[in-house]
Parts: sequence; structure tokens; C-alpha cells
Amino acid sequence: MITVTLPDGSKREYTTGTTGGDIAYSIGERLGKAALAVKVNDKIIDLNRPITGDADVAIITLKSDEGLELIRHDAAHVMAEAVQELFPGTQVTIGPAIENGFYYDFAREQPFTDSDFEAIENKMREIIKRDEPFTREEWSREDAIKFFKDKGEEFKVELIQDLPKDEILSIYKQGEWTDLCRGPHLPSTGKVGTAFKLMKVAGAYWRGDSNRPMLQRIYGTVWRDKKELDAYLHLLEEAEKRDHRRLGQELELFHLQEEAAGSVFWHPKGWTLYRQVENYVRNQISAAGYVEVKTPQLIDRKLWEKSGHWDKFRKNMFIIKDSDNSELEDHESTCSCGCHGAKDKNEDNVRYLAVKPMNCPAHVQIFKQGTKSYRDLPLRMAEFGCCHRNEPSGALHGIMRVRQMVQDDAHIFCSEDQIISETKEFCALLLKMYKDFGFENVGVKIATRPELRAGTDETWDKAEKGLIEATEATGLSFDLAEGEGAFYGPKIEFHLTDAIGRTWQCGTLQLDFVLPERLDAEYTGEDGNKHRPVMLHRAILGSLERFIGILIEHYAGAFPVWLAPVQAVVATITNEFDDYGQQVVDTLKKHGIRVESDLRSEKITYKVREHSLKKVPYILAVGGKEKETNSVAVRTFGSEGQKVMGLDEFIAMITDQAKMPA
RNA sequence: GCUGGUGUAGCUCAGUCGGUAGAGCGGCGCAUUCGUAAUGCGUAGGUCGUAGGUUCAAGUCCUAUCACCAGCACCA
Repeated sequence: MITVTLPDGSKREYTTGTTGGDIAYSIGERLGKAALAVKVNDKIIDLNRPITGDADVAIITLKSDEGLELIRHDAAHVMAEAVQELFPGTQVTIGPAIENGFYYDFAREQPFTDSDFEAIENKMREIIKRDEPFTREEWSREDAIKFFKDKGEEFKVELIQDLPKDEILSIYKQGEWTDLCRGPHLPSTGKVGTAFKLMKVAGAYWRGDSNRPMLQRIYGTVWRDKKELDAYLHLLEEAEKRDHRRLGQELELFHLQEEAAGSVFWHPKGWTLYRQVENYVRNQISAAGYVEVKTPQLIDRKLWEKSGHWDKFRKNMFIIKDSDNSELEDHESTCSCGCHGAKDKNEDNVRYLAVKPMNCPAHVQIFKQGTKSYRDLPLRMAEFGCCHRNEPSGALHGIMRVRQMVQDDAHIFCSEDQIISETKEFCALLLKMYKDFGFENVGVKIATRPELRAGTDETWDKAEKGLIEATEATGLSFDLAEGEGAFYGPKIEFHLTDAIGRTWQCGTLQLDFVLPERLDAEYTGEDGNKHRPVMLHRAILGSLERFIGILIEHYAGAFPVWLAPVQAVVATITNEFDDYGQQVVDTLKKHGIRVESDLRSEKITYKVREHSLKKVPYILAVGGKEKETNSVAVRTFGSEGQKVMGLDEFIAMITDQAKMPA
């Protein structure tokens, strides 16, 4: 006999080898039917596997997230079977459950297109209707390799070969269809249900490695029932309306165009927003003891070689050959060879300049001017640094991933024993500022040493340890991102989420023992000896472009008054009151309010609709009544109706709301 | 960079079998002067991303290229 402890703490006795399914039915008929799998001592296993000892047992049903994840995983298997039935010769690889659904990666010569989705979905429904039981078998390595080799499943063979020697190979069958899988699985395909939809097909590298073959990944979404599925699809539609690229155009914030791919054309309204954000940051960091600098765009190759960028980052840098243009013109005007190329008289003397991709080496140059003492530390040097990086074409994305960006960058030069206090202060400042922008949920990761890196392992040991300790000291919880650090040091990453749930790294703090060494920065310590400062590279917003992109999606374009490019529009009821309307506009302008007038001979309903669509915080309608009493009829964005208030009263209210957070 | 898709008026999009390029919104003009999410009428906008090719004829078919979209890889 074994003793089973249920989640409510009650204990029951069963014969040894009883299954999760048996337990579910022994508790109740309905639970038995609803059971999908069973959690035994925190490990989820199939319902029909025997339980051989005393254990904590929980029956997994669709009510739990774990149950939902199970049907998503099984939907992937069902899709794989469907695809192989419909498209013989397609090889299967891996297919996990993910947030909102699943994907499965296939190898097939011909591409899948969305027009294949209907057929695949229908076949999936057929398989689900067949309600094939999932059965688990344990095979020997040799048998498994032979089986998949015979089937021509090279990718599966590779997976098996790479599994640890002592790992038990579990094979799952759903009807006739066989797959290598760790499990667990549902009792049968019928449990997957019908609330699923194939979403998109895209390429994905085998094992995430760009040197290996590209597979075809089909994504699907799966929910408990049709209602949940519809709700999710509706959510996606709504999210589309928040897309910063769409709002950027609708609200006349910025545009992008082919001739400057990856660089933003900021329009007056967008630039107003940008400047608000920039000035806010400037105020905040100034209060936090930073000094602001500005450094060159073009810097000689020599400095980048010293810093290590030339070695480790060159593929992302825009590099310019510094030739004498007058010579070039002379050559072009006199020569008939048509070469029109820069022919340098002496190739040995050619200089190369790089447009800066980062500000750090330049900041070290400022640090190195004159001598520094321990009394100067920590020296917090900030710059709204305009950086260019030649990002791969496929990486560009609206204003979130661009080739020209402005970082709210700073480098804190400090001593080793200041790392923890500086990190703590930085994290506090970052969280405060994010909160002012309305972000409460921030994902935190610590990224450790990458393969391509500068500095010794000892240095990295020290840096990683220091950063983790400092972050722990701030009380933030974080995930580790192994191998994702910068080439000069490990980093803390702060991630924000866009409208459709993609996360973007914004803030960062990177601990660097390498650059001060390479660029020979030093200060005189209390002991009178020379010491290396530590550099903390840090950004709060990350890049203004990306952050503003996120900000647009976060507020769906309806900015709080302090950020709104246009804070109020004065709209006259009829042209008879244009004089008064203009007077109101002038008064508001005098009070520093960003206000526009709408004196067109349109109906007030038309004007209200238009400015509402532009998400202007306040629409002030003025007509006869308002003129008589020196008031305005205020319509607040997001609410119906209006409130008549004295102009002074309105000014007091909006001025208060327009204040930048302190 | 890779895989797939898309590119037609300022915007959103239609354009069948290859046969003289269309709608709605917006713009402009005129009328209207109106009290909280679209007033009416009229009118002007296009080298169909770019470059080649096939064809009597190309928005439509083919090739190349650029940009964008989704995902992957890379990254703030």
C-alpha cells in the first residue's frame, strides 16, 4: 500500500502501482473524466503510469495552467501527425508548448504557406476526433535510432544521439504515429479540444543555430474553449491598434522611409514627446549626481582597436575611409577611366574613422583628462549619445530596433567597493523613473560571459559575482541569461513588454573591468598609489527611440498630460466665437500649455471626433456661453460629456497635470 | 543575415484569364455657422517599390534588387 497526500492535505491509501487515473476516479467520476495528467511530488506524469511509493499527488485538469500547457503540447504533436499525413516526406523535429500555444519545427523542401493551414487544421480535427490514446514506451537507444533512421527522420536521430547516455528514451504513440518525447501527455488526442487555430509559419534555425539548416516553424494558439480562443484573437486585434508604427503615423509622431532605413524622421509632435522624455531624464540624473557631456560621432580606428570594439564589434560599425575629397573630385573631373573610386595616393596613410556605436571609449577619454583621485569617485558621466550600429536588415523593427539611436547613456567610474552601492542606487533610480512612465512590471535578467569576449576568466568571475551580489542587495528578483553578456562585461537587463507581449531590453547596467584597463584609465587612491577604476555602463531608458516606441504602445497613444505633444485643443462652436477661441489659446500658451486651435467652419461634433481620435487630453469647446463667462467647456479624453469651468480654473488644473514628475 | 509573405493615390484597400488604373477616408474649392465622435455638393491626386526581361500588349507573368511585415539568428 502507498499513502497519497492530496493538495488539500487529506491522505488516502492505495495499492502500490495504482495510477493517477485510478486516483482521480476514486475521488469522483467527474474528476476522473476531467483528469489530464497527474502531478506526483511536483513532477507531472501520464495518468496511466503507476505510482510506486508514498507521494504528494495532484490531479491536473484543464482548470490549471499546467493542464492548459499539456493540451498545447499535445496540440503540437497532433499537428505534427497531421502535417506528416498530409505532406509525406516532411521530417519532424521539436514542438513545444509556448505562451498562448505551441509551435512545431518541420524540415521540408517546399515551403508551407498560410493557405495550407485550413487543410492542416481539418486534419488535426480529424485526429482529435479519432481520440487516439497516447501510449508511452521505453526504448533502447539502438532501437530508437534504428527506427527513426529507417523512417528518414535525421533530426530525431541527432536528438537521440545527443541525449545523455543514461537518459531513458520515452517514445509516445498516438494511434500509429510515433514520436520521441519526454512527455507527459494527455490520455488521448480527443482531450486537445477544438479551441485552436494555426497562426503563422516562419523560418527557424535547427537548434537555434544560424549555421545549421533552417526549418519551417508553424505556430498555433490553443485555449480551453472557443470563448477563450475568441477572446485571445480579439486581444490581438486590439493590440494591433496600439502598434507604435501605426500610432506613430496616425498621431503624426514620426515616419520611416526606405532611403534611411533604420533611422527615425521625428515630426514636430513626436519630437515634442521626445524632448519631454529627454528633459525628464536630464532632470532625474542631474538630481542623482550625474554630469552631462557630449562626445564626437566620428572617432579614429585606433581608439576602437584599443577599446576592443574593432575586434569584437566591427561588423556592427559604420566605418568611413577618411580620404581627401578634393583629390577625389580632381580625379573624377580629370579622369576618363570612369572609375569614380577613391584612389588614395598612399594606401599606407589611409585613415579609417568609425561612427561611434557606443559612447564608452569617448567617456574614458574625458575621464583621462587631467588626473583623478579617489575623491572624484564615483564619477557619473552621462550623455544623450547618438550611436549608429549597422544592425542586420531583418532585425529592424519600427523605432524599437534602429540603426541610429540615442542612448540615455552614462558611465559610472568608481572603485570596486562602490559597485554595490552604485548598483543599488541605479536600480532604485531606474524603478522610480519607470514608475513615472507608468511601468510597474519590469523583467530583470543578469547576462553572463559570452563566448566572444575581452578580459580574463578571473576578471569575469569577479565581475559576475559582483553584479549578482549587488543585484541581490537591491532585492530585485532576476533570471540568469547565460552567455548573453556584453563582450567587456556581464550585465543586468531590464525588459519592458510591447503591445503584443514581445519583450524589449531597455535599461541595463554593465559591470566592466576590461575597458579601464585597455584604455588605461586610472586614479590615485587614498594610499597614494595608482588604481584602475571600475566602469559601470548604464542606461535607464536604453535608447530613446525604443523606449518611446514602448511608451506609445503602453499608453496606446493616449499620453498623460505631461507627455502629450498637444495637451489641449480649443475648438469653437461657430466662427462667431473665433476671437474668444484665439484669446483662450493665447492665454494657455502664455501659461506654457501646448495648445492648438481649431477654428474651422465645421460642426463641433466633427471637431470633437477628430481630436478624440488624435487622443488629445483636453478638448475645450467655446461658444456664446463660454465667452460671456470667460470659461471653457472641457471634454476630457476617455470620458463622455463635458464640464464647463472658468478659464483660470482650467489653467490651474492642467498646469498641475503638465508638471514633469519630480 | 536566413525562411516565408507584402509593396497600387497622403491613408486603408479593390483591381477577374495579361487588353486604356478604381473606392472610401483625407486634401482642395464652394455652400453651411451648427453645443460634444463624421454637413452637403464639386474637384484634383498614380512612371502600380526600383531595374531588367517575356509579350502585339504587363499593376497582373519571369529575373534581380530595395524596403516593409512575421518569425529565426543577432541586439539598446
